[in-house]
Amino acid sequence: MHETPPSLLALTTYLLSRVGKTARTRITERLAARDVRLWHMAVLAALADFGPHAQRDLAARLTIDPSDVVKILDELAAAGHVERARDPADRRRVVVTITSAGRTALADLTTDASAVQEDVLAPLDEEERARLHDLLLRLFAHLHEGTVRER
Amino acid sequence: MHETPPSLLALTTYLLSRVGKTARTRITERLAARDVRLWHMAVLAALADFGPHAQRDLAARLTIDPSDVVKILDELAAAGHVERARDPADRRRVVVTITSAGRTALADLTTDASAVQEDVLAPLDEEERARLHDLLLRLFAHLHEGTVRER
DNA sequence: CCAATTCATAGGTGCAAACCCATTATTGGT
DNA sequence: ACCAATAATGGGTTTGCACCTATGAATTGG
Repeated sequence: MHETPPSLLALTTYLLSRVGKTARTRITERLAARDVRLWHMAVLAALADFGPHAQRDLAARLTIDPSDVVKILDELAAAGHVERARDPADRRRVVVTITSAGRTALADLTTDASAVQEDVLAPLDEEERARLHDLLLRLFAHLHEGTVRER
Repeated sequence: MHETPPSLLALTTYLLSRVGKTARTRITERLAARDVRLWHMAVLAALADFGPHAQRDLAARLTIDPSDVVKILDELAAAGHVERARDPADRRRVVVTITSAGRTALADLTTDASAVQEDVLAPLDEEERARLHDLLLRLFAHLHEGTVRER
């Protein structure tokens, strides 16, 4: 009695946006339980994966406004998850480093994210999940050119 | 120099939310050129697919707040895309019907959406698109139980 | 060595989505 | 005939997100 219109279900982009949105929502909710937003996790991941960054590089990497980076780092620093230090070579810059507490936190967040993922992808078997991941990865690379390392 | 952190790319839900978001953004932009938002299209699609609705049923079908339905219909009616009429059987209800102008508009919107889809899915061939669609449809059905007709 | 540029920071703006509440008209049950 | 529930509507709130501007400190290029 309240099915979604077939005209919409026929659009892959509609499905993408709906499914993507609820995925995002669920992760967000989960992270909120730890007083963390998606950007916090993204920053921690960037620092863990690529090492210390100047704030301006973090902004560039994550395609986020530099002034917003400041706010996120304020919170991460307050939680003891990152450390800020003036770059002695260029004292305008602030080099941000993830702390070991930050790495622990990131691991927890990743665990949470995986749990959510388990829920979201429940109906798919392993092979299908792999296929979906591959397809999405290619779309992501296409849509955000330059933000994915090409092999 | 500004690649996305692999830790994030490894999460299917992350890809889902990012790709979904840009898909949504692009459709939204395209529709905005016609002074239309996604909900307008969804309402038109529901009316075209399932026939006239009482407003309350529209709200239930689209999982949207009834008071927001009012606002959307105000705009659709102003554009001549829908007609409102008191239900003689129950004069509390207002039955909403799509007009022929509305159907034409919906066709245009669908064309727009398909064009966007062509862009977004560009890197995939026909078979891959079909597979992606199928996977997403199953996820959608799982996440929004009761909103998809089971075959 | 001065001027233009860069970086971090603080503060504020605009927008859209999703809710929430109160009011009015109408109905159905008893 | 009355009362509780339901429909549409108008109005407003909140929240998250992206974006923009100004300022001070530091650097670099000509």
